[in-house]
Amino acid sequence: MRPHDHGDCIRRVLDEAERRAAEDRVNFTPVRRHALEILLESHAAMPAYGLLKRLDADGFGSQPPVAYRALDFLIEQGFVHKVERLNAFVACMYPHETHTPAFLICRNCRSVAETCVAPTPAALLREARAAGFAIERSMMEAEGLCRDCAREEDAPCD
Amino acid sequence: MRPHDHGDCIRRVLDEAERRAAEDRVNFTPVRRHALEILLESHAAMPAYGLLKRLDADGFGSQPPVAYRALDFLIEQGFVHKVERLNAFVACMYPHETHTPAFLICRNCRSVAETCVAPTPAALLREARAAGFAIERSMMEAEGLCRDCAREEDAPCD
DNA sequence: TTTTCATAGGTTATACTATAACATTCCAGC
DNA sequence: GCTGGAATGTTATAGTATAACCTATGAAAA
Repeated sequence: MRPHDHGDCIRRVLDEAERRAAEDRVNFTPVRRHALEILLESHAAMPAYGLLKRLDADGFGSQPPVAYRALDFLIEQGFVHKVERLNAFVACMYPHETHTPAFLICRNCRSVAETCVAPTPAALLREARAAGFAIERSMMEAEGLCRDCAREEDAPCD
Repeated sequence: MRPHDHGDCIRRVLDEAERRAAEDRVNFTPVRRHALEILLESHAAMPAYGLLKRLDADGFGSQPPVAYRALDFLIEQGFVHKVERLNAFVACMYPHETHTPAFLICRNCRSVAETCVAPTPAALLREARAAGFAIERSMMEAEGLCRDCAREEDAPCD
C-alpha cells in the first residue's frame, strides 16, 4: 500500500456512499454506516466475525446476522466487496463507478489493494460469448507479495 | 456446457494426470485418484463435504481431513481448482498446461465452465507492476447464465 | 384514522466449511 | 534392523454463513 492520507480516503468514500444512498433512496441506517466505517479503517480485509465483534463492542448486537445483513446491504450497494480468497471483506475504493473488482492480495500481511481494471477483461468476454454464457458479474483476485513485504523478504536479516 | 463425449473427457484428463504424477514422482494414491475420478464425473463444482460423502461411501473414510488432504494434493498438482465463489471444487480441464483458471459459473445450474485465457490479464499485470506487487497466482470468476439456462429463462412457459 | 404492507432489526438455532493436533502405518534407504 | 519421511487414521475444534421466526417502525392505501 502506498503512503496516503487515510483520513481523506475514509471521508471521500463515506461521503460518496452517503450521496449515492440518498440518490438511490436506500436506507443507510446506523448499523450499515458503522459497518462501512469499520471496514474503512484499514485496507486489510476483515472477516465477517471480526466485523461482528467490532459492531458488538459498539452496541449494535452480537449475533451473526447483524454483520451479514450489514454486509449484504453494503455489497449490494457496491460499497463493499467480498474477497473470496480470504472469506473477508473490504470497503470499495471506487464507489463512484460500477466496476469489476480486481484485488492484489498480499499473502504475507493480508493487505488488499483494489485496482482499477476494465469491467471484464476482453479475453474472458470473448470466451463467454463463444460459450453462449451471459456474464452478470465477474471478479479477479491475485495473490502475491506487496511492495513492503517483498522488501522484507529481501532483507538479509530476515 | 456444450454437448461432448464425457467419457473421453474423463479418460483424457485422468491419463494426463497419471502421466504427470509419474513424471513428477508424486504419489498418486488410491484415495487421491478416486477423488479426482469423482470430481471428473460432472462439470459442476462439488463441495468438499460432497466429495467426502462419496469417498466415504466408497470406503475411504468419513472424516473431513480425508477429503481436504486429497483436495490439497490435487490442487497442488494442478489437477483440481477451487471455485472460490462457491467454496467448491472442479477437476481441471487443462491439466497439461500451467494457467490461471477462469470460470464461468452458472447461477442457475451451478455448472462451471473452465475457459482458457492468458495466464494473467495484461491490465492486471500492469496495475500490479505499478503498485510494486509481485503476482504469484491469480484467478478470475464470472457469474451469470449458461447457454442452457438462458434458454429456459426465455421460455414462455417458465 | 385504521389498516396494510414492506423494510429493518432482534434472536435462536443450525448448517456448512476448514484446520489443528496427535497417533499410526508403511515403505525407502542407510 | 533402524530411521525418517510421507500418507493416512482419528478426535476435536475453529471459522463461515444462513434459516426461520418474531418484533418494531413507518409510509402508503383504504
